[in-house]
Amino acid sequence: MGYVEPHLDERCAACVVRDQALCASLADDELSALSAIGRSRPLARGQTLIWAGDSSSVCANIVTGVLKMATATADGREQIVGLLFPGDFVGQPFVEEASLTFAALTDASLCVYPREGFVEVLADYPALERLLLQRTMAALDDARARMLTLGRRSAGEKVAGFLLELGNRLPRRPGAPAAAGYVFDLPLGRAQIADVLGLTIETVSRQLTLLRASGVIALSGRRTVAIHEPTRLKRLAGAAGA
Amino acid sequence: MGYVEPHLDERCAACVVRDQALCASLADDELSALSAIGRSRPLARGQTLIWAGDSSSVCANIVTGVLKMATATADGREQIVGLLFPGDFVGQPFVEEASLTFAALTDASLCVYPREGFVEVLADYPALERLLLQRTMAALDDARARMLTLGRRSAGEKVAGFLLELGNRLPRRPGAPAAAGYVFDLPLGRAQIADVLGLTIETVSRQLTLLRASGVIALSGRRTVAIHEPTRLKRLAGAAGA
DNA sequence: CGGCCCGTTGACCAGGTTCAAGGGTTGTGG
DNA sequence: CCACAACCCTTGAACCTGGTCAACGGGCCG
Repeated sequence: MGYVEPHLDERCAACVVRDQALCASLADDELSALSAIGRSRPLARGQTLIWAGDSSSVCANIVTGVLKMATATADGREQIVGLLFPGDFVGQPFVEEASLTFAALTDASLCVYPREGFVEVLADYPALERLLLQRTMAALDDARARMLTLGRRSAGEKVAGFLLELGNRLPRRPGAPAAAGYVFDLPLGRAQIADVLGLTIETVSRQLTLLRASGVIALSGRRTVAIHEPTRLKRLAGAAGA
Repeated sequence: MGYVEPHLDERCAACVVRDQALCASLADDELSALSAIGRSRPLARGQTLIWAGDSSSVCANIVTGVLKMATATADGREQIVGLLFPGDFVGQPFVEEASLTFAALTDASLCVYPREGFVEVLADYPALERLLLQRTMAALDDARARMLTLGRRSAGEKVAGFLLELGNRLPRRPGAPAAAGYVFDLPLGRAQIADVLGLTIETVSRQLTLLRASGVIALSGRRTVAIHEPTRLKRLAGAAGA
């Protein structure tokens, strides 16, 4: 949108996720096909990239930040069906009308491609398509694991597992003493955690204060979590979350 | 397992799902690469093709019958994460150790490929890989829709939506009067329906008798369902299941 | 025909939701 | 730098959906 790129190869050369994102499947000199149709785009916390129901016109790689994927029932109940981190692929390349809403949970930067152009490039680079297939299958396994959580785990297990999962995928909070265990900042508020786990905001809050009261974790501010007893937390999660 | 094929091309020529399964992406003369490594295999109701935790050594296409995909928690609670119908692809080609159990809900026949061989053929036929990618993405959309159901819908909505979904994918019961509405046989028992929907067997049973009592459906025998008022059923499902 | 399994129904219980009110944090403007 | 307002989170109490435990009945198969 009136955003002018400095120079394409420059952007890729400096890219933080050059070899975590799908781009990792392409040699330096093959990257031009992708970068030719890509534009970098910032996305502020709270902004939506794609609305469910709109024509899904773009795909993207995440460079920095965290996004959510969400659906909702006709009467407005929301379910977050996945979180996306740097290096993850965003969008539904083969779908005309998006079935999911993609929005930023933190300030983020993306590398965005027009959907149709992306599909064409895909056809020209088998390694790219192969990697996307593998990632998609991994995403499917992840979705199915989450179905188990939604359908069969208790509120306590859900929250414990969620904290472990985030702790593994998120960078440690800068400047936290190592002895405090895993310390990180939640990219989601309580309401969004509830939407991930199929609970209400109150239940999430209560489970967190239970965990804090039992000394397994510590909470400071609204968003900072320290996992003091990972072993106990794993037991509470039903040995699921990591 | 000591099972001798009559003649490869013969098998494909007579195949009921020749152009619903992945094979649809291949021309007649390309099929040989797949059929060369494939073996047809019957699977009796209740039999398991792949156990979660075992090395996942095969993939398959379903020719006839219905399979389930399931996971379980460490302490044995089960969640069925998907049903598979004729033409659907079975297995986790890029995974060494299966994370799901695949088992037959009805007598079934499959076309089975060794996992590694299948991956190799995939690399040689771009159209095959492309179609598998599209199917996998569709499966992902399906899984995410089901996450919404598991996380955010009530027992009544779950059961109503489930019946609608089955009604759309299952053949009508042979010899049923058209005036009776959609009539079909459930391929699952109550316990398995409960495992699909994240409920208990008792809740499923109660919801079904509620639907019957209100005249929306009729039940006869243990497995036959007739949908008498599809419109009302859709409203009860939250306009989700079809 | 008889036994077994599966499904149904009932009574009770509990986890989680709902409704409501009361603090803390955060970010903003003076 | 502090004060203030908005928002988010926490906590409490009552309610309700769905789970649990238990007994019964009916269909299906041998």
